[in-house]
Amino acid sequence: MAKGSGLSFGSDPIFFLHKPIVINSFPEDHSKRFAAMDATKNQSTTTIQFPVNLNCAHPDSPVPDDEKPRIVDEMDFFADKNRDSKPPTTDNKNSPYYFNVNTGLHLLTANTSSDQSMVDDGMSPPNVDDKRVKNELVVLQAEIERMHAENERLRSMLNQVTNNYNALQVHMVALMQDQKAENNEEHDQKHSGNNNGGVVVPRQFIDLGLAAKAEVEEPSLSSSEGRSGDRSGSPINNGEVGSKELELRKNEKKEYSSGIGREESPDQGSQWGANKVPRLNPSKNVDQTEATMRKARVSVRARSEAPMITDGCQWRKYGQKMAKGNPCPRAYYRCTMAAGCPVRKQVQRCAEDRSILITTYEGNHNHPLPPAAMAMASTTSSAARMLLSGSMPSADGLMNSNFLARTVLPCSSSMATISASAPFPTVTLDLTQNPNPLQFQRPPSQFYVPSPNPTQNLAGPAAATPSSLLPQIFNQALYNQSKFSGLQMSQDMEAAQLPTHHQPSSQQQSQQNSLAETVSAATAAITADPNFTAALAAAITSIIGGAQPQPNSSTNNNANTTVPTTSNSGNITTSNSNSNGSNKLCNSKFPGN
DNA sequence: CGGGTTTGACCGGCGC
DNA sequence: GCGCCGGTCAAACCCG
Repeated sequence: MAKGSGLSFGSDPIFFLHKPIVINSFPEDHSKRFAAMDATKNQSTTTIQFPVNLNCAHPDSPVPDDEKPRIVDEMDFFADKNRDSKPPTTDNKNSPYYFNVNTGLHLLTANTSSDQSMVDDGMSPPNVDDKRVKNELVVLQAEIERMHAENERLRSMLNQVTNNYNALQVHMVALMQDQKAENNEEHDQKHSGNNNGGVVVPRQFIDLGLAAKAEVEEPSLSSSEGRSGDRSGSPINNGEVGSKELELRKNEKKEYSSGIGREESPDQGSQWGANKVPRLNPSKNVDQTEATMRKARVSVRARSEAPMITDGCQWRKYGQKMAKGNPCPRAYYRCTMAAGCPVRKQVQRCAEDRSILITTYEGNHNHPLPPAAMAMASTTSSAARMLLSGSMPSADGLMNSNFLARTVLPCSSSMATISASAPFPTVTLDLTQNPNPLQFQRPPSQFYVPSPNPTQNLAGPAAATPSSLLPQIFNQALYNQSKFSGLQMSQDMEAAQLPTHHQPSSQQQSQQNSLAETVSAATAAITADPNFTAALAAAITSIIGGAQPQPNSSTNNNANTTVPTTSNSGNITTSNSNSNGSNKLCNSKFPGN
């Protein structure tokens, strides 16, 4: 549920009127109106149309069918004046309610039988007309009552949804705070020996993508460590974990010097630095878990002829190398949407099928994202959480991961392969193939999970769906969407990202978060360009509806499903044993071409 | 001229 | 210790 979003793409559970509402304008020729009503209650002469939608909301809404908001030609005219008034009856015909309400239902009001319309008519005997009018009144009053009741019901539904949302939000915040308190407590205990009671917050373990939020929550720590520019003198460095600080400084020296410095986001610097220092936290499971999370990679295989998939982010290439076993060079990109953003990605064409682009994401953004990018981030972080939850070598880990996969990513359309082994656990979303139940056969050491929910599939950059059509569609949609400023979504995203970060194992929050993000992103993407709306909606529907293989889908590599791009180490490898590890350029234009 | 790309050099981890 | 390899740096270059 988008909250306070500047973009109003209909993600709010506000009821929109689907059908145009026709409101009779006053005054009008009552005689004509009567004639029309006598016939079929058809349109009156003058109308004002309000093409609003009364489409409630969410397809997955738990509201029972009989309570789902129907498409009704109703507008709440009772909100202010008549909320507390009783529905009109024949006994209160003279009430203001009865006189003044214009419901757009061609209602007769009490005065109609007495004045000009009847006077001018003269077509029918007064008695007959009176009877008929009274009958009409009874019918219309009943109608009003029904409408009023329904209006109240809708109002109560809205209240209920709002209350649920608020409760959920409070719950999430509470959980976050608990988690945070736990972490702080653990680290306090951990460093209590020589810390003089100072709170040591492991900034380098800020979870994926939470940097921005973390800075908001811990401004003093962030500023003291990040802005000081001299780590040795920062309050954080109290002499504890000396080796860690040494390592951090060591890594800091290697920091990228072109303005994307760590000083603006020390946690990110540490995040990346810590990737190279996996042994710094030998004891705590939490730390290990977080370290795993830091290293978690999400690899997306997508068919694309483009040099790089459009995922809504801005990237700067900082390197290109020949990787062993692949004649196609691997390009290295870092996110440039914000200074210090730790997100990097590698792009490489598949050695076996060069139409497949393999994009490997690492890290999470520390800045607001446009919806399209948020979708991608949501996908990767969801996958990373999944991966993390299954990273333990135990059967429980596998079970947990699989369970999470099924819950967080309930709708299957393409396949995700998780390689949870160290040092770089990677989840591969294979978006190049059709869904196939047979693919659920699990090879040893790997397990398959349904890929993210439909919108998360969509969140995959280019070829995120089983069909060959949808990739281009959605890619275009994402591209279009990427034109939007993401700033206005920042609040939403921060709110949405909140639960995902300190609590990677919370499947409920993952669901909510992913759902909110992806629904928002997909909705935004859909609405961004009307030209793609129909096709995209159809494609989404097909996915949601069961994701049957598309007859005209692109060639697939179902067989390749068991040959994921990730090895146990998580590095991209292939069966090609050709050794080519030099830095020589294969093709300076782009990887794999 | 600023920002992005190219590309050889460099560094650290890892296996032998 | 050495070489391989992945990842990153940074100067040179390109481009709008």
